[in-house]
Amino acid sequence: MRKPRQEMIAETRSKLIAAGRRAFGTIGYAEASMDDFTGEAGLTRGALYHHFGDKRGLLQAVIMEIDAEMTERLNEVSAVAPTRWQGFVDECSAYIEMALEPEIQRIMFRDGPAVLGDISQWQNTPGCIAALSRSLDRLKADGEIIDIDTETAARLINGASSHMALWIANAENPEAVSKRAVAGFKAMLGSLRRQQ
Amino acid sequence: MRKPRQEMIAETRSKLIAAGRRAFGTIGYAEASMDDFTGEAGLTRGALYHHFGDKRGLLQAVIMEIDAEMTERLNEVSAVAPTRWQGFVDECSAYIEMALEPEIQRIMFRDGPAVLGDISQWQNTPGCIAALSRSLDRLKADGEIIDIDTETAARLINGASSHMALWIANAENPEAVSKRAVAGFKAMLGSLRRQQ
DNA sequence: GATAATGCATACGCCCCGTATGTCAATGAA
DNA sequence: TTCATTGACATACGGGGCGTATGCATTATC
Repeated sequence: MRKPRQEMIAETRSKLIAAGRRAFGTIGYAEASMDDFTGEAGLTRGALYHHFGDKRGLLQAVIMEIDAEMTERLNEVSAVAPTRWQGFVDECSAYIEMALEPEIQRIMFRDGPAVLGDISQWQNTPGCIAALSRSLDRLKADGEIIDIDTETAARLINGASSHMALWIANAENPEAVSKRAVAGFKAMLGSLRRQQ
Repeated sequence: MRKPRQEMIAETRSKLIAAGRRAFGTIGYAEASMDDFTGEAGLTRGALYHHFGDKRGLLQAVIMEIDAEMTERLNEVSAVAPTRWQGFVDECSAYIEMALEPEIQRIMFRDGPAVLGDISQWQNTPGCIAALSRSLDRLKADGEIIDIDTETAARLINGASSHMALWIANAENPEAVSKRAVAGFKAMLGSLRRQQ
């Protein structure tokens, strides 16, 4: 036991985040009992209150973790695209696909905003919106898209994507709806492109 | 006292809906104690459970009431517009403005979806989306907009609008953000119009 | 090595919810 | 009219989750 303490503390924090994330992502924030999921992590509510203040504080930490992962994924997608425009479209598609994942949908698009208010303007705009914004900035500098405020456009796309994802995920036949949704979404994206 | 009973019952129902609506719209669904707001209406939780099954049932009733009001308002807006395109743009603007009202924002865009899941595909799509959809159908028939699935477009606009509203409402300086948001939103709408 | 401080668990009380039960008025049939 | 039944609503009870206060052990500080 050479380097405990700091390490043990970090471990406790990450255990709590992982346990909360699993509970929030499956049964949802409101149904998740702090006693239950801290117990599953081998801890108690005492540790949670100590590290995160309350249940909302833990949700915030969970969201920041997921947001970082989403940002990373978006950056990877745009990095491998042959053109910037293609990279942007790929990014948007990836965003919708992520929004279809139950954990992300539940935490980032349902419970998160409901419990914490508008997540998207915490710090200095979270990563995944900033990523879209940056892509739009580059496209605008290249003269590839119409004249539009890029942060606004990023938020429009963000809002549209998440609603598309909700629509698809809750549809009776998700595949059919997905086709319609993605086609319509790409049509909207295409209309942002400068006709050339 | 000639026609009580049915009338008293309806009155109880509407009292509960009004009380719940006020509580949900101000302090929010999760914070609203059923004992409190039924008490303010001169009733008890017994009446609520009898009429609506549970707290979620009441929320559902509240949402249906608000949705009907929103639909009515959208129809009025588009009815008085000089052209169909203008009517559509006005409808979208009205939609954003409604989404800025605290009660609507809280109940329809925050707590509603979080508690009940995707509201927009309950029955046969609620009124306010159907209203947008109808406007788009007419525009498409007139050849005024690009070829796009109208329900998808309505949902895209719906999602974009509500996120714009959230962005504005939670911004540090709502007026400035509102200008950017509305300008960007109209640019997006304009890009849906067939260039003529 | 004594003391302070930190990480975390335990203990307590409150409030809120769901259900089971009770009550009373209105209705309908004899 | 009377009486039984149903429905509208209140009351009563129990459980569970949350927040806070408190306790305890281990580590940092001197």
